[in-house]
Amino acid sequence: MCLINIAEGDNMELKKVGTEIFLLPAVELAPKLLGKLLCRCVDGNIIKARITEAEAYSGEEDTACHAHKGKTPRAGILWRRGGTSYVYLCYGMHEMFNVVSGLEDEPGAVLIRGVTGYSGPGRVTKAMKIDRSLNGDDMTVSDRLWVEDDGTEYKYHTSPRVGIDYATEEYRLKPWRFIADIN
DNA sequence: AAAGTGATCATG
DNA sequence: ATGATCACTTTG
Repeated sequence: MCLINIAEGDNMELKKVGTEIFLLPAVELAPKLLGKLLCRCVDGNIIKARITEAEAYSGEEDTACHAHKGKTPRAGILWRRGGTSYVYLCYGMHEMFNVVSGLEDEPGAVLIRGVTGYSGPGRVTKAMKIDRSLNGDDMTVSDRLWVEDDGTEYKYHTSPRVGIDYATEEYRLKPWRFIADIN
């Protein structure tokens, strides 16, 4: 509906994001993703929307991170190289989309919680038609799912992460939710 | 405030 | 095999 569509021939300079920033630790990657364009191609149609909110999940020691339970079948993806997509089903109905962060064997990911027009991780995936069939895609080479940088940078503020009451207090309180200030 | 929905993981 | 839990959303 209100997704951003960049017309062909637009002179805005777009650059597909390669591996460099994805190799950063999750807590550094998450704010850098704010303002970037999340791009999805389905049935020949390209959908682009700007990322406005993201959360970092970082390392086995982070009790909120799926990597905390070790290399389980689902979470094993988190040990892959940054730029891999991690999509899983939550509450039986919501697909959650994350970008794996860091070097191979440094588990972590950034949950995309909002894009322009859509706030909430379940709404983001619904709007962009992202589901588990994209799990494991390398976003630096995929033609189904990738990230572009047009130079936009947002100021942002932080808060604790949402929906992780099960984590220990130390990690429950980490200000690893990054919210763009759009004025 | 509480249901809805099914995969995932730990337990047995 | 069974059961609790869950990076949520919608409805009342």
